[in-house]
Amino acid sequence: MPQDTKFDDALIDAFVAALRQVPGTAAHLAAPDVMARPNARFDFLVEVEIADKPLLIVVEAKQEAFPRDVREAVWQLEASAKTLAATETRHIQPFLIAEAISPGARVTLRDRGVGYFDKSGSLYVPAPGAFVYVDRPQPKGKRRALGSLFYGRKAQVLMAVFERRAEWLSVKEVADASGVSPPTVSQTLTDLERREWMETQGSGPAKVRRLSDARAMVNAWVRHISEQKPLRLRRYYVPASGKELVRYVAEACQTHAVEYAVTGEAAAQIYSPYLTNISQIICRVRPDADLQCALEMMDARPVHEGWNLGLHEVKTPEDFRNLQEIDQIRVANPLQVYLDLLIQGSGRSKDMAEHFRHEKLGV
DNA sequence: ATTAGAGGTTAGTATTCGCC
DNA sequence: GGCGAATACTAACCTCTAAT
Repeated sequence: MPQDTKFDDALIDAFVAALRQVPGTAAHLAAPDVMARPNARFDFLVEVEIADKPLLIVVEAKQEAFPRDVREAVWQLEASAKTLAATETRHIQPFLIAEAISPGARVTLRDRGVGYFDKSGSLYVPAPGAFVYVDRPQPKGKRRALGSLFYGRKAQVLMAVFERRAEWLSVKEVADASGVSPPTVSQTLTDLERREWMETQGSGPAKVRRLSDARAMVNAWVRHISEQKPLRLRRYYVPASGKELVRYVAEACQTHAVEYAVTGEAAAQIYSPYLTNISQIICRVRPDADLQCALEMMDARPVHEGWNLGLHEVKTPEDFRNLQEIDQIRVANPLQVYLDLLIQGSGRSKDMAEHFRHEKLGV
């Protein structure tokens, strides 16, 4: 049954307009009496003529479409198409339209021969004799929505889940481990499920989940990182080098109770020796008054060129929650280190990142 | 079979953040 | 500095398990 919500109206209008843009095509939303089909559950019917061939498009509308949503929709659509076919002579083409369709969902739809359209203007029409394929990146607003998993609290949840990826975890456990409230954890994990990176067992209070596709999650994170601007670093020169420099920084921070975590190349080096010599170290730090004292203690001078200490300021204390202390040096967790290596973006860091991923993350 | 309690999810709200 | 949007929390609600 068609739902006359404002949201659906705007979306379906945009869809019909997009079809009309295709050369040699006429399209209009079917009249209410045409759409009134008992026993068929769909959102809209669109009557189309492409290259003089009549076509009936059966549409399922969604807000967001991830692979899991798509599979349900495809099942629904195929059932509807079958019902319609009993009384139709025209070719029936199932279609999914949404505000945003994730890349994985698009692949599934193409595989199943289901057409799709989203607000970015992506359009895929697999009808016989009239193949249309326009692929556009996700719309700006929604890209944030889809990518927002990798910001703030949710990112912390992902870190925690990744850290314990072999285990079956409850919401409560993840909340405790990450310092994020149970509702936010719940929402984040549900999101991971929709993307099929997590699997679920049980229900209610007995519900547990496990990261089933860590590789896909990390890949998506990397893709997200590549769209981000490189880290803004405060650069300093400290009169020391190599291991001595790392120790120097660690001591100064420890003395003045500055929260810090070594990341990037120096951290990768600590976890998994790769390069013989690290000339620059990067730390995540909490910017507070004591930081200045710590910098003075290690004789750090702000510089533009020739820096050997880069500071990345992090506001939230929870960011320092799951770091590891190795040899009295606080090191960011491995996933964070990997991501920081990538965001630095230099050729050497990238090589190191791949080595590190293989050796230490194992995904 | 009933109920208490623990945990998960949803809805609404306050705060923060970015942009103009 | 003001506005709007995004974000994460509190509170309320729902679901399931297990104990009596």
